[in-house]
Amino acid sequence: MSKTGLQSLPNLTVQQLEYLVAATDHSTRAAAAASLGVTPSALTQGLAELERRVGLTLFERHGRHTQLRHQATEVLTHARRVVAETRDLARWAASQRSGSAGVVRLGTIDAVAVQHRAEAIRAFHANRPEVDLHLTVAPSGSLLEGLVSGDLDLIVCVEPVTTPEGVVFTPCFAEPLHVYAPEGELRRPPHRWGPWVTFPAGSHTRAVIAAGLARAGAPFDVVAESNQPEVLREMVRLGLGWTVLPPSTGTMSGSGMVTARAEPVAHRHLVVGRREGSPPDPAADALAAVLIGTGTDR
Amino acid sequence: MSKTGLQSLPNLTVQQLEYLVAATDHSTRAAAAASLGVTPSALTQGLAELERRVGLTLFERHGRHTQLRHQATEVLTHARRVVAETRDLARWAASQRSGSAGVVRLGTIDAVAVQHRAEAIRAFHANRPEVDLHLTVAPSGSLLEGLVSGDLDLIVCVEPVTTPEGVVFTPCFAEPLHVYAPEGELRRPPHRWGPWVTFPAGSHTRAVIAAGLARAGAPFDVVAESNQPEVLREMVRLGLGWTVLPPSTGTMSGSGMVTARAEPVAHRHLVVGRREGSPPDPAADALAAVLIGTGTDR
DNA sequence: TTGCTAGATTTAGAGATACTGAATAATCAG
DNA sequence: CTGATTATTCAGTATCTCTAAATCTAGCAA
Repeated sequence: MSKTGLQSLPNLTVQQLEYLVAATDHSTRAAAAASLGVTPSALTQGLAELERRVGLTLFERHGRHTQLRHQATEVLTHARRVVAETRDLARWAASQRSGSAGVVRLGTIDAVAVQHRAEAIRAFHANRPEVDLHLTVAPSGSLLEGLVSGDLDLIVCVEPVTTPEGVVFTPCFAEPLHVYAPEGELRRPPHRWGPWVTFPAGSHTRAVIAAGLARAGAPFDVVAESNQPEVLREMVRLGLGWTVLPPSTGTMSGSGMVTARAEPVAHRHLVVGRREGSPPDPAADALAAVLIGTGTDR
Repeated sequence: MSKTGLQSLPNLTVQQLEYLVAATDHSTRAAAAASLGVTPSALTQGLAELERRVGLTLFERHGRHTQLRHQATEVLTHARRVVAETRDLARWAASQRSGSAGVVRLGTIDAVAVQHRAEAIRAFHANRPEVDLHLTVAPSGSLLEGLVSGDLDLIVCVEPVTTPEGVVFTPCFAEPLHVYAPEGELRRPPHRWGPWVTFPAGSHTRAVIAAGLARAGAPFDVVAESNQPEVLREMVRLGLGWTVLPPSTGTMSGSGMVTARAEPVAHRHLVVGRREGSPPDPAADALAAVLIGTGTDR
């Protein structure tokens, strides 16, 4: 709730506190003013304003040189502390601005993190040790949710059929999807393909697959589901059904399944997603460039 | 004129940091603005100015309610710290202003601290535990030096013949000075008094004594000196010579010396001294009032 | 769709604030 | 006493920051 303003705080400025520190660190005010790049007049007026706001007389004039009042030491230590903290903050902000530091929360689907962009991510991590990189691997739908909710700054996912509000996508690359049948199954025309083991309902890749199979004239009856390509592959080997997968996921490494056709039945489009109108974030920008392939980091 | 800000600190104001804290502590900006007693417009503009000065975007607009960016937590903790420290400083300054706290460096001659104003000083110390009272006991000359040099805030000393520059005196009380002779010495007319043991050259009291003896027609040849009345008393008892002392310093307690005459030969005037044009210092003012006798502490 | 409401922002102008440069005052050395 | 150095005051301008009113936006209801 509201804290009843006893009396509002004095509106001290960092500059005034800097004046105080400089005035005590130099023997003359002219020197202090010069060190700050202002005229002695500005220093005098600024210190007078500081005294007015604190409500205490801080200086005592002994002839030509004014000296700190005994009371002022308390104010001085406050000033030194705030000035130092502000300097730290300014440095931190500068590093944030330049992208040499910061936090980037990246989300990708498994294939991107493990296969396609593993090297890019590793290189970014190595080249920018000051950037705190958080990586989340999840299905495209979860990534999108995380992006719009603010839990993620940057995602690489499968392009959905409808672009959700508040998100902008940049194309990254396209990945072919091939039809795989259990070993020993005969070549058949598409209308006799299946049944299928594939990604769960809601999966972006599954939507792409469904569209591709429909285009090819194949039915799409699903008998088993999993988000993990490895699990789907095993199911095919066990003869549970057919599947559609990108060739990258080690599908051809072992035996147990064969491609039903040489040409891919569809392509899934991998995209980099950002929040629309998100303020500039140099670290995230750099990572996005690397992921898209336009940026050579460092 | 370009605000070059080259390496110069961002001129953050306490008010802007307050805005940031209030904006994060309230769900809507309208509420935050109300809690600060300003219009929402002022809050918006102030926060925009803060972002500009820090050089980072701190807020992200999600529809109607803006929320803190992940990066802003660092700035927020800075803001909370500075606001809290400034609040502490303001409280401290208020107590300084009211005189309920502070440091007072008091200097007095021995008789004042031990005799005449011992109770007043003790009561002040007891009634104002928050006031840090430093007491220095020294001869009047040293006290004056300490006052003008700024080492002391307030002194009680013997009024000098010439008031030094930059000091203002307030009469406190007058103390009679009596002539004491070694026991057994016969009553004599003043022109045969002495020889004398008294305060060292430069002592204010000695100047008063010298003037008083001259007025009485007595010679003033000094054979021994000490700043300590007790030492002078002992010297008289040993028969080294005569002395002039206030009766307060226990002169009559033991035997060994007698008053040469009933009437005092002079009076020394005790005064309270302050630096001229010194800024208001409530704690010192209160102590001065107590010492003069016009102020009943509390 | 349309309009309505509440919150947030933008805009315009008044008042406060902070700076520069010139004039003034005060101090110290010779 | 004079001159040099330093600090302050003063006047004028530029900037900043506020209020009030207008505008914009999102959420909501008809």
